[in-house]
Amino acid sequence: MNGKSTTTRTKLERGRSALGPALELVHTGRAPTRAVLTSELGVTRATAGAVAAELEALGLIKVDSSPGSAAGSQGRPSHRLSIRDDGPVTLAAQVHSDGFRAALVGLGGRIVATAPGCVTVMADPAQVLGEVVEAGAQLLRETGLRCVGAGLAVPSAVAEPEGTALNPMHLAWPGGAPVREIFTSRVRAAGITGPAFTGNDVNLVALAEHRHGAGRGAQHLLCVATGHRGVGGALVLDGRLHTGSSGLALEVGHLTVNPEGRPCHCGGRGCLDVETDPLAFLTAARRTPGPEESLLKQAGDLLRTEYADPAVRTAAEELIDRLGLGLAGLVNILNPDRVILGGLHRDLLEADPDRLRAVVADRSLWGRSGSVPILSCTLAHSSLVGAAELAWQPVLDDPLTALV
Amino acid sequence: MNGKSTTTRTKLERGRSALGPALELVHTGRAPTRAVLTSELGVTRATAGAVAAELEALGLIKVDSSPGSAAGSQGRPSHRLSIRDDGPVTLAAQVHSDGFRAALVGLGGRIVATAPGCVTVMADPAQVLGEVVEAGAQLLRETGLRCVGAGLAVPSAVAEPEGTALNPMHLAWPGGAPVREIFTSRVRAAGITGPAFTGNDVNLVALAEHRHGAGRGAQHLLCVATGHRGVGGALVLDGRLHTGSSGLALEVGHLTVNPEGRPCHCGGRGCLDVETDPLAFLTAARRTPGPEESLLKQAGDLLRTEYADPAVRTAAEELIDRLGLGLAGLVNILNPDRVILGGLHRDLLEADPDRLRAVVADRSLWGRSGSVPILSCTLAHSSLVGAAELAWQPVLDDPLTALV
DNA sequence: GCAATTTGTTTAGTTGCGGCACAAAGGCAG
DNA sequence: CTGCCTTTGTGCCGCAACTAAACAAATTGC
Repeated sequence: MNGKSTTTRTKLERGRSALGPALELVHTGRAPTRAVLTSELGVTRATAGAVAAELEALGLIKVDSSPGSAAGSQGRPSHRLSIRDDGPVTLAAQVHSDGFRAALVGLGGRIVATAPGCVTVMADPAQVLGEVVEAGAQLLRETGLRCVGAGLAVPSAVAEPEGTALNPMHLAWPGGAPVREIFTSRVRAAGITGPAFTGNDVNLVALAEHRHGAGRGAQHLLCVATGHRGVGGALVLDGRLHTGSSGLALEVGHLTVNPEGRPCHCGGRGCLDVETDPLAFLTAARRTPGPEESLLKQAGDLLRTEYADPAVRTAAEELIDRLGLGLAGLVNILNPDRVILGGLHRDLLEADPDRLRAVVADRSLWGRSGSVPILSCTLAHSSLVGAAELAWQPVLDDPLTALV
Repeated sequence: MNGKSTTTRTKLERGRSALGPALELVHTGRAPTRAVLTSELGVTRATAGAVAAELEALGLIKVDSSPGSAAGSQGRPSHRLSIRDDGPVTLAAQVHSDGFRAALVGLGGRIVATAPGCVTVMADPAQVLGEVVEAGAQLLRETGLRCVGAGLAVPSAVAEPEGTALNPMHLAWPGGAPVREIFTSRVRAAGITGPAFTGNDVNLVALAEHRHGAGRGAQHLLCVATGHRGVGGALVLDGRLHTGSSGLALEVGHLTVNPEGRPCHCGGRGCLDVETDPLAFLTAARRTPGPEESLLKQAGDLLRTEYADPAVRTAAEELIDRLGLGLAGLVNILNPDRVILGGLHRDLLEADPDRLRAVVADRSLWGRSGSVPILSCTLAHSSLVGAAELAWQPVLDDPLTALV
């Protein structure tokens, strides 16, 4: 401690306090014009103008005066706000059992560039993460864009604050692997600037859908999704991921949804995990499951193309009923104002939306909470976009500090 | 709209922005001195001094300079901060199946005066609330204290934003009774100033315990408690009650904890509600249940005095195992950093804490979340204190506005 | 009694933002 | 085309809440 510059600058570093909220409004598409920004922020036009000018000076947004055709209202047309195409990006990475992938993602959730990635995942997390980061670094070199951070989505619960992957069983990775530490060191080694983050994939899907997809505007968003095996959940509260006190919240796979069901490795019977995932569906429909990394596709294709087959239909209805029971339990506990489904659960919803909604309404305690909207996830690469959101968060919280 | 005074005063009305946080720190006992207040608020000594002086000028706190014996540290002793004994109070009211009660509660959760209340609850909510408010108004007349608001705890889920009691079945009240509206109008009719609030009793227990009891300092506090019948839950996140999007969160009574258990009115079997409440305990211990309004006391007494009886012990262990299963499910979903138990669950915890903790650790997914501390509720009249917290909240958020 | 330490107080300066007045840019009616 | 109305953007003033820095006060330890 030199005793001089430690306590100084607290206010200077904070910068204009409305800057972060303003950027978030543009980022999520809720502030198309400066006039809307003014009312959404609850500040005067003068302040909103200054904030927009500052975000423009930072190279994050564009302020287009007189874009020609405005809305039909009278009065002076408002300046339009939009994310700059050539602004900074974040590096987003994703690891699943069917491969890994890297992309550059700009503000607004726009995927600027994607690397082809790999379809096999090695057993050594350091090697996998090294390759995926290198793919992202290559994209950065090709595009010459500025990178302000990196985010990684993994199909495992991530314990906080350590950043270890607790159950990456579908990756053949060792349990408890320090994925955040590995990812961070690989990002540093690749010469990429900015902080690095790691999160559970379903959490990041929920975050992405909340900001840019089917979850926009929800205050209490519950997301439930399958991968190839197992079920994950996530909750976004007031725009922030709720990960619990140690990152393990919304581990919903072991809710009991079938008292007479098959045993689960958790010690119980009939858990959501083993009753509503793609393997459960294929088994119930009496099909031969293919390799693990294609279970989701196999189950989804079966559901979409052979729903007329009685065995398929019966299996689907069975899973829908079980899923509905699980969702009803979660609705009773969390009381969300919107539920979105991904993976096979999304396909089940679309196969028979009325049945699923009826089960949830019937088994959640009161009609009011039973009438919670249940929707499909809509984004194409939501876990990549969600990983990018992690990296964008410091910028959204305080653009001045995050961008130096 | 007169077009003149609508948008003005937004900043003036806000007042000194650190005032609310400072009062909350004193209120919850986390700022015993001005020096601590300075560091907790993260402001300069000058600001903390001004804030403390302003709270003193508002008549809320005392600033005692030189209280004689300070702590052993060297340097100039810091001024002590404390809640004023003769400061304003809130009116707290509570309705349970075994009676209702009114009290005056000061800052810091101190119960200033209590009205004896009544042990029978009539079927007409308007009449009950009228009587309990009148009892509180009488206390106010006797003490001459200033009242800044009123809060009511009811043993029912309270739907938001309507403020209706959805399932006050143990009160013989009609479902959907507009309790907030009735309570507010009775408070107004009694000439009591300030806003009126209504909440679920377990929620308010959790809030009170978080601020003044066993939940202090927890960031993610889960509270589970029984009354005479049924089980309720509550979650306090970052100091605020999580009531979900429509007030119905943490309706935990219908988690499945015994697949072969008795049928529940919800349509399932073996729900937490019917497997771990006082009636379930008395039945399992082969005792004759007394009248509904004494079930909790009967079960608690039995558990504490006759634990040596094999039937009692077996019943207790059965309930502990079921409760542990339910808690494990909640821990998996919510990942709290502390769990507190009330009602019979508290007694069960104290009868065999190791057994309960072992079940939760065993059935929650990872050791880390399994090691969540499970504690007993400690406050004497926590639902009254919690109801008072509701009424204090506007003052804690912005003392200047709330106190005019 | 004197230094060291910690806390309280005063003063000056910075700053984010509201309030206000005015300018700008469109629609609408004649 | 020309006013008039409506809505939005901008410059200027001032306030209020804070920080920073210097000084004063109260205690411990030597």
